[in-house]
Amino acid sequence: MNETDETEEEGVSNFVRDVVRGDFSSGKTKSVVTRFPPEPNGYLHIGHAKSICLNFGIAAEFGGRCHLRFDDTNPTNEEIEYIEAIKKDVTWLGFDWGEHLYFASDNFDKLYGFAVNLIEQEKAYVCDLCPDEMREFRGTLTKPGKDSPRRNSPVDGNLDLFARMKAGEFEDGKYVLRAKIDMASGNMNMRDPVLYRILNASHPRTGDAWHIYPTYDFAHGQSDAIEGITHSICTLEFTDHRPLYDWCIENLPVPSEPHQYEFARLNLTYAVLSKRKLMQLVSENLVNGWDDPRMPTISGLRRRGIPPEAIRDFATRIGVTKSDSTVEVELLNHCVREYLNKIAQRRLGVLRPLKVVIENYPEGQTEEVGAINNPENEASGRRMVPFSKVLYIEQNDFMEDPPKKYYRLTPGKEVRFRYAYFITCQEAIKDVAGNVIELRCTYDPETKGGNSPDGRKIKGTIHWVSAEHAIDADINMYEHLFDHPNPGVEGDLIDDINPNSLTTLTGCKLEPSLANSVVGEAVQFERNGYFAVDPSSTPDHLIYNQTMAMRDSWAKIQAKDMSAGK
RNA sequence: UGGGGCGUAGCCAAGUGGCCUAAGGCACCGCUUUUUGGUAGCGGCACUCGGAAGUUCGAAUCUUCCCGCCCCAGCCA
Repeated sequence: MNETDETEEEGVSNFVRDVVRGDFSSGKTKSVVTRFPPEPNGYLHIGHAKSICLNFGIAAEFGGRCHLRFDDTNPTNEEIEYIEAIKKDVTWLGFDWGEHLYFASDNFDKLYGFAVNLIEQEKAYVCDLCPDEMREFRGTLTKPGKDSPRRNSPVDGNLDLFARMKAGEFEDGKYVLRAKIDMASGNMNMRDPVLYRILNASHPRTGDAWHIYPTYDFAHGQSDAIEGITHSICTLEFTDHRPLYDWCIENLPVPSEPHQYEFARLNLTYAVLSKRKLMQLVSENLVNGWDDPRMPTISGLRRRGIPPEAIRDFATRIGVTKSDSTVEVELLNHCVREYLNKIAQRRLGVLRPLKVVIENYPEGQTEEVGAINNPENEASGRRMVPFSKVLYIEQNDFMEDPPKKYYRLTPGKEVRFRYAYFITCQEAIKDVAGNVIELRCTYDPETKGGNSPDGRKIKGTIHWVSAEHAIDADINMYEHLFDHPNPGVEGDLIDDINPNSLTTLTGCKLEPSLANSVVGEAVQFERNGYFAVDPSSTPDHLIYNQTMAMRDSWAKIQAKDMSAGK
């Protein structure tokens, strides 16, 4: 990241930054330590990216550090596959946890000791209420709960039972360790929350060593304390857990005193950002895996060709507050286009080919025309592109009966073939069904390079590819996965899936220089958008994903004319 | 109806009693430049800060009441 970027980011204020700055100036903090704590039960999505950028960003800005900690306290839905995927995603986003990779499971012994300590203080007890009874005893939002019959059982018995829970003497759910706090609290989390439960399950990291596992509430704050986290930043739904977080820290001999701060999670229009729903899309094969380019997962965005720089920029632009918000995808799109415009190499590629024959161009002749690689960056230079008698242009760059203000190819009209010549359409050849299948055109040899010596102005410039030299590719074109801005609000999520979210174009024609493209590298097909080679692509069978279309004001004009009654 | 959080333009979001007759970005609408109908540039887009009272010389910022939205009754995180 360069200096400009840093200043820009520092210019964006947010309340978490203010808190940290305040803690520094008051002397409360000497150094800042944050952490990104995913549970390895799924893939990371752009909402996680917001948290990652915040946590690593705060640490970097104040000269501290940020840990990557896996919150692996529930072995029933956690897998090594997810751990590896998450590490890859965080790294790809551009962040480095250095030596500080941790797992809540690293602390299982200490956590067990803390639990014993709490029992000894008579602040925790083993409870034998079954889930249904527990729910009943907990009371409701408006009615206080009732004490568990075992709430005041003696320390020795609790110690013994807890040890036997650990030893694996009981089946799942038989007993539970609860904190003794306040069954009448208005905050449900304080009504003697469960600290440990019996789970005779194999853990991805600790195997069969444990039969009891700490809950999030018991593991998180203590893990923070053990790691020396100063600012434990989480999302709003944990606000109600903060009193419990603080209660644990106050009542346990922990090595440090972390504090929890909450911010609003990200919501995006036309997308779904919950692991449960993303999991559903994957398991019901509604998409092609977690890294489907239509997915808002980090891996999906990566496969789509969206660069980490754009995601980071997006994260800083949306800000960090406590108010629930839904960001329009257009902002993400803007960040992607803005970045890609600066760095993407320009190429000529025809998505839906229409054959063009230049009648007065010599048979068998090929010439090279010079093309600019990136007008935003002089240093990226030029390349040569072959031009010949038979070419392909975009089907929608020709209209036999054009509307007003259409300045592409049309019978008798002259347009510029980018970097090549002025071309005039003489005739459109149709098949029996009346579809235009070929254009017969002529060129003006005086206009090589795309300018005429007589200075006549040409409004339309279109792109093309030489048929003889073109390479073929399949291109995946994407639309929003959902056609409703808030998928699932009006019923079943599945009903809001956009049936046109993926269209695969085959037989696309690309300029030959694209033959040796690298997976993931962003390219702009002029006038069409940004594209990236899919990981499944091979030299014999090129496959591109459309990352993002260009902004298209012509499409807008047309749409407006349409709705205006034509 | 218990507890907690939040309400500044279509969407994010600055702002923490006077330099606010309210930043910035996205979106949108014009115009200019342009061998990408892209980019870039220029201009427009909240007399008003959920509402109402009040405090004050002065309020989006303080007080009170009201309204609305979100979260919590997993041995998930």
